[in-house]
Amino acid sequence: MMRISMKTDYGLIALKHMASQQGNGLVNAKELAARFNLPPNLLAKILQSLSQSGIIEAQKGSGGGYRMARKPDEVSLTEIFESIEGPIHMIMCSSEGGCCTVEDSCTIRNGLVSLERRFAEFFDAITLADV
Amino acid sequence: MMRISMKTDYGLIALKHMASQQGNGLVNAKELAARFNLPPNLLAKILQSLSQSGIIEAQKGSGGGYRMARKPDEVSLTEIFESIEGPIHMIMCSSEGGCCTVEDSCTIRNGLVSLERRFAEFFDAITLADV
DNA sequence: ATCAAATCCCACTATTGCGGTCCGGCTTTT
DNA sequence: AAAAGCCGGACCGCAATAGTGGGATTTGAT
Repeated sequence: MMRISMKTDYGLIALKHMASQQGNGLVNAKELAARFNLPPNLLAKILQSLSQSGIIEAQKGSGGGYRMARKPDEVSLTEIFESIEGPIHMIMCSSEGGCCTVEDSCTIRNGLVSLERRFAEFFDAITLADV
Repeated sequence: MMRISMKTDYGLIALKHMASQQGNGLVNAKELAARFNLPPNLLAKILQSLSQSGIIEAQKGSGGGYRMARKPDEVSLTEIFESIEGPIHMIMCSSEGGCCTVEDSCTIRNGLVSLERRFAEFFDAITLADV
């Protein structure tokens, strides 16, 4: 169905909130989950992913939390998606190896690969600030 | 992961083949499946979907098969996707009713709805002939 | 008229991915 | 030392997807 996953949805909500109180405010996961009524454990994992990607940064220990690592207009949707959902691939064939059963008789690969490129450019051009 | 499903993949392969021998050639499902090494029953179902949407037309009975109902440059990717995978919705909230648990506190809906519109325009602009 | 070929339609199974939870370990602050 | 928070993996249930099967119906050919 080609839709954004709920995890990404939650991630965007959290990111928007952090971006709004930009500057210095640390926000911890539990607080964030309570504020928007999101499943706490799940949100925690999402924030960890975003932290690993360098989109947000974590302050460990008591009194810690998360804050934006970059400005909202410096974070593309592609980065957010790939951070939470893994690499974006419209087609399974794009990664070599297994591919599909069609293999060499697959007549549409070339077309899809170029489509995927245009698709990636589409999301690269959109930043968090646009949402 | 935001990927095209295998069914859509198979559908595109079949469509491309039909478009290539455009004009009159009827192609039946079994033959097509054998040629590209696809699961026959599944491909049959996909072709049925495409037929119902008016993208291809079916000739029933002995010696029957499928052929393009329109020219390749008159079929958008959106049509093909929605025919095979159902309505495209990047976000679950877009359809009223259930929505998410966040509901009124959902701060990103507006941004996502407009994103979805741009997304739809992206696929509307691409036709089968482009692939 | 009858038979065979082929589409069509509905129901069924199985596997994968996703939403969500839980727990133990590590780090920092108080 | 203890509490608060992040980190990381293991785990489960449900829903969607991939794929199968059989029967009904339509059509063309003999």
